[in-house]
Amino acid sequence: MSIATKYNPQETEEKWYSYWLEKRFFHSEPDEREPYTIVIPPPNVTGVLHMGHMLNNTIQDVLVRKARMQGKNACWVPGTDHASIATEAKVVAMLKEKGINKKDISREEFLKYAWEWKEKYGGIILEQLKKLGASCDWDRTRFTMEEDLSEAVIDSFIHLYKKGWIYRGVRMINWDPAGKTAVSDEEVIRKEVNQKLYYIKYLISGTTDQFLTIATTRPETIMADSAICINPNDERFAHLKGKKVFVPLVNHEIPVIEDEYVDIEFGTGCLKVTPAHDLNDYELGIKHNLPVTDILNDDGTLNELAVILVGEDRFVARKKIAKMLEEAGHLEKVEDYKSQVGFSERTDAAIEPKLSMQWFVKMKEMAQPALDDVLNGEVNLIPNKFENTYRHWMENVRDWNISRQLWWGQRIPAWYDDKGNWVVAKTKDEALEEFWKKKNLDQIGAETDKVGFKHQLSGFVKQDEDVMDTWFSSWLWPISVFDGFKNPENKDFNYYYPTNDLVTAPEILFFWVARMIMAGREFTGKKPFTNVYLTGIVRDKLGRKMSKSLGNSPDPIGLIDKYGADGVRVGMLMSSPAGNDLMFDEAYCEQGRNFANKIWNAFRLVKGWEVDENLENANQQAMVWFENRFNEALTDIEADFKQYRLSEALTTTYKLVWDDFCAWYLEMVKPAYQQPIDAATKQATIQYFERVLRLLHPFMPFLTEELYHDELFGTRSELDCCIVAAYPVVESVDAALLKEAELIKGLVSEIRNVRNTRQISPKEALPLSIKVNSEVNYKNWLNIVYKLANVSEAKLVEDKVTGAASFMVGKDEFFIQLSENVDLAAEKERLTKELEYLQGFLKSVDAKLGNERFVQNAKPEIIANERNKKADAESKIATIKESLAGL
RNA sequence: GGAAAAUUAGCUCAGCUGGUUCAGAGCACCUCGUUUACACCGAGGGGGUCGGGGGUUCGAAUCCCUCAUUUUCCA
Repeated sequence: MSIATKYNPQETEEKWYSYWLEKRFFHSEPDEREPYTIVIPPPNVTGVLHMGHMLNNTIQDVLVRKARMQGKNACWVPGTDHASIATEAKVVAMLKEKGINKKDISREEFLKYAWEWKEKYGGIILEQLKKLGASCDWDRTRFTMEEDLSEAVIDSFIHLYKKGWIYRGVRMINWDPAGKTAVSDEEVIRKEVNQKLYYIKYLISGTTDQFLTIATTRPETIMADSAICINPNDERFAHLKGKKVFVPLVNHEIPVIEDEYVDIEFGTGCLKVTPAHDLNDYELGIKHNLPVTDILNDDGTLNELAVILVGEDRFVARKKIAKMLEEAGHLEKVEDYKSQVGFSERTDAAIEPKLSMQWFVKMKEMAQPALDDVLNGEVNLIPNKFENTYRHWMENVRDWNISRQLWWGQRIPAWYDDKGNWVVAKTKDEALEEFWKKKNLDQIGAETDKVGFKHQLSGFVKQDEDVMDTWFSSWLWPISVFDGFKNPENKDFNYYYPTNDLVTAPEILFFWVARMIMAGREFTGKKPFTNVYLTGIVRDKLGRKMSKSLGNSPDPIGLIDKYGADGVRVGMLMSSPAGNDLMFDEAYCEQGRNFANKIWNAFRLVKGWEVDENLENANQQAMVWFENRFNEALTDIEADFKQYRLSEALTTTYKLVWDDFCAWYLEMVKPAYQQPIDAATKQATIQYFERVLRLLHPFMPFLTEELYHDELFGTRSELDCCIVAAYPVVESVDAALLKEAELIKGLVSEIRNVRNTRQISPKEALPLSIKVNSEVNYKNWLNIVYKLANVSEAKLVEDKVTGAASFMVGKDEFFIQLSENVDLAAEKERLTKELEYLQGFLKSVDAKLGNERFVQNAKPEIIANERNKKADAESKIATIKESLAGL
């Protein structure tokens, strides 16, 4: 045979992907068909493909391909997000290599470099997705920083501002001193850290030898202390009321204040209050009207206000000040202490609470409809266990800080004059107009005055330096990729939006999913999607999260090279039920590859069959059986898909193909070695094979497309491709026939077993006698039994055959006459064992039926079933007793 | 500290409305097999008192309580 015995994915993948692209199968335009839309969770433009993407995008591709084959107008929109912090960091690093410092160049120059970087290195990940077979509509590729999408971001800012849902305020924010930007609460990762608790003595004013002691983890911030706080109910410190104390080393005098906020039990019961560097202290400060001293620079070093250790990094300063305090006699003791510290998701720097003027989005109003959507089932979270977390977050949602102190991103459309007044406007010109309106609230100025005013002000007006959080772009993604912002009546938007399914990781349920629903409701009045499939996290087989630092993540492209894209896709889906983490093991990909090879070889078999037109169809029963079996499996597969149980759907498909089609059906019909086959059987088999290919295509697009085009299936027109072939549709299922087939399979297994336990060669044909006690029509199946179990003859008998190996399948008895004598003792033992088991079984059934309460309470069909069990067991017991007597 | 989820074979997981589709699948393991599509294969097999303990029920892997362990989210 000319075809290789092993499937070689490399040879087909590139070829078919190009062909699909060339014939524009991925491209979608609105038409009269039902749309099926997915927008990709836009990967970070700096990103490279990792295992999480592989899983996520395999799932999306399976859904899209299936929808496409089912006649829907499938549209999968790809793209990337601009990833402010990550990209800016990359660009800064690149500039540094060139010897350029960001500080030394203008915003415009920097952005020019950033775009260059993006064009050159950005979006590698999209190319990698092609290797996986992702059938995205690449013509629709979007990027969150492109003009239209940026405009949507600006417009939505202005919209919300006008509504009063965006405001500017001084807040304690999460400051990332490495990225030199604020980050949102969701971008802070809390970790338990071993720290030290420093006990520091403050001299009480008016004394020379009386001290109070506070406990702090951050001694380097004492210079920013505004007060010491005690609990008014704490009798230990009654004498301190109204006193003042001196901050050690710098000798600032600060008051002792009282507030029940202080936990008497914790530390010493005295709390140092540092409003600029702690959120709770800040609130205390407001309540007690304390001054705010910020002693830290943006990069985490101490500034002049600290007086001492100016210019030192906060962590260096901590060590140094501890020493200084000790030398000065102000350090009472140091204890080990564990506490939670926040770290920046992007830079891993310890987050510094910092007071800052920032822009915020009010969340409460928008959260409500988005919460309702999920609670009343407008939007389904899959699996629905995430509804709880979603609700909890939405009910306790905090305002969203969207300012980022970066250049790469959409600049906040706020404008300031030289006196600190500000307006929100899309362009500078509009800003000047706003300033004019503001100035002339109660008097209508002359047009000439206005021109002069604007001209004069123009030189002073400056736009806000900050850009918006990248998520403030992403939350518009399902709307903006279809230009639903600028042009809400456009054809695409009306057709594709709301989208159908979103596939993403639970980690960004709040970052992104919740906010998309909010944006959908606020800006379009509609939900952005109906189903949210939340994938698990891909872990290594030890259960650890895959990470660069652990080096435990395989290279996805390497995996594809090794196992083929189809193999990897199957491997990824094999054990990843929705929402469950996936313990990844290359063995899964190996299994996927083996599966591809199995199909390949089944194909080789069928392809090699020579037809003899004179032969009669000897396989009618096998054909009928397989058709029913196929439809039965397809019913399950469709049910699994409906519930988004993709791994189950794949498993069912896998078993149908490997077990039922290859191991049973093909074995049933295949002719003896080098013998021809009849035309009807070959024709039917080809047809089944094609149906199997269609069924498999969403999971294994490359292999199925390759085989689909073989001449075995006839000539194909240019556009007759598996990718757009009709997905099989469920036809009728004859349950009785399938049940009979299961008995026949059982029979075959038993015969093989007789052979195996007695070490009889498979080559030796055995004579079979059947004593039928049931309704099964064995005549229909005998040909199959002959073939699969290598039976020389099969006859129906009225009486038990003595001296033969015997067994039961269902109610019927089978005997195999062996050349050697049967081991009577062994046979007796086997039968006795079975008898004991059946008697025990019967006893338990009798116990149930004898229980009045069971008979009263159980459903009638359950009782009927128990009676059947009883009758079956009784007849079997009788048969076995007879056999034993006959030995 | 608060909340949620999980715990079933050596591993990864199914098991829906409590009841013969109830203890199951795939890997792994053991035995046999090179025979003819495939050793990336075929035939057969062993292996679990369903985390522990209580309860509800005629009946519990399944429902409830409790404890233990693990994970995640929130502070």
